[in-house]
Amino acid sequence: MARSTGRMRKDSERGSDAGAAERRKQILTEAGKLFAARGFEGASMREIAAATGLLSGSLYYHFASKEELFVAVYDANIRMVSEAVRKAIEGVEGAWARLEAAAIAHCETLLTGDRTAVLDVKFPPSLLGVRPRLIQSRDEHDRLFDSLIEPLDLPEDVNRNLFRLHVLGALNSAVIWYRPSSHLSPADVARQVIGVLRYVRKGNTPAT
Amino acid sequence: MARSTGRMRKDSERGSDAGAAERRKQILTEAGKLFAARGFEGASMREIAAATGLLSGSLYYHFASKEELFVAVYDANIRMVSEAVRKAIEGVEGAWARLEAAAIAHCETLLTGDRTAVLDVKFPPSLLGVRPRLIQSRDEHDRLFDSLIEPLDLPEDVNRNLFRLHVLGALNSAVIWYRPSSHLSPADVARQVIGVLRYVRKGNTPAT
DNA sequence: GCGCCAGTCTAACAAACGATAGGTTGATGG
DNA sequence: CCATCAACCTATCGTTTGTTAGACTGGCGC
Repeated sequence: MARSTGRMRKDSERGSDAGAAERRKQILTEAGKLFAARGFEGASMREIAAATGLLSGSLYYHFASKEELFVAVYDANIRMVSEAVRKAIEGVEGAWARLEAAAIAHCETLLTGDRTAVLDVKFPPSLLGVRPRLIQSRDEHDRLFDSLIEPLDLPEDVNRNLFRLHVLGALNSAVIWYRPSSHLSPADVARQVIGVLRYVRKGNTPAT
Repeated sequence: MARSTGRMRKDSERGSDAGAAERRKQILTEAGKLFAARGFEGASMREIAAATGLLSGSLYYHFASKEELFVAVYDANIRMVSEAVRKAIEGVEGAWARLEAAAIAHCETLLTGDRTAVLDVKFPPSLLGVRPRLIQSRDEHDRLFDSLIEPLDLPEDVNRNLFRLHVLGALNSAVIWYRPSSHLSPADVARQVIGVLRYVRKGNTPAT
């Protein structure tokens, strides 16, 4: 009744109405926030719709189901982080410098704005049907980090696979405790994590 | 009708019936599994009750609400990990050896059995009322690790607070990807994480 | 053997959930 | 000016949610 209806194309993008793909992005953004804050089961379609300025039923015009919406959110978020990382390492020389640049981009994309990403989700059984697709998305990003870790001059006894999990685990854990109010920037967090790991090289010896 | 009713005290602890505090522990165990697998909102009281061999209403004899049950689970889990860590470092000499022993105990308690703990939870707003109590539980365990990190001979530019978050972040992230089927033991994971960080000492210099 | 009480079940409540079917709107292309 | 169609709303379905009130059961003290 008081809400806006129909659509509006060429001009006047202001206001609560938007184009077709525009709305999709809005929904993805708002759903991303809510999924990150409350988890898959915790966030309701009604909440997501309300956050976008819609009613619950209207979501099903853009996404077939809640599962499908989650997959789209997850995929978009991973793609966003991956792209930021790729851009950040462009032209950077030196294996450690490249890993640090990647970590900074990774952290910044995860922690800035209100688009807190959903990377570290332990997928609930309700998402079992789409689990393979979610894991595939994450895998692509993992392979990107693998390619950055491979050229490091790590000691022989260091398992590079576990090393990647170590790095990403430490970085991703920041989404739990990080508050923008702190005097720390997301880049600071990433720099400390990588800065500490820089000590792990062939020339050095571990403490006993 | 076919179910067991009433109680049973002194003898014959076998079967599905149990004493007062016994039941409480059963509920905590099963609820712990389900909360860990599905999150706070994802696990229903009926599921938890069924897993314990009860009906949903009966849970409210032992716990006042779902929130209260979660607090009890979370608290019990943290206390369990903390106690395991305290026992593991008993009599161990050397700052790094103590931290490694702690990390192993931490990982083993988190990853073994079916009692996957709920440590890295980003608390949903539904738990806002009890959030302070949850954070306090976690803080106690954090202080324990602080006391282990303090005596390390870390370089001056290493922030010990971020270092603790780094260590626990890397260790806790294992609950996401770790599968017991792997040839890796929980202790292996902990050893690799600490083994890598052992390179961070005053004598060494970071890679450029 | 009788009453008590811990512990569990039964049955139901209102609220919220994901999802669907069909109506309504307004810009657009002819 | 009319037909079309994307985009949204309305209303509702059946299910599941957390929670409660009250009935029941069986062992224990007296």
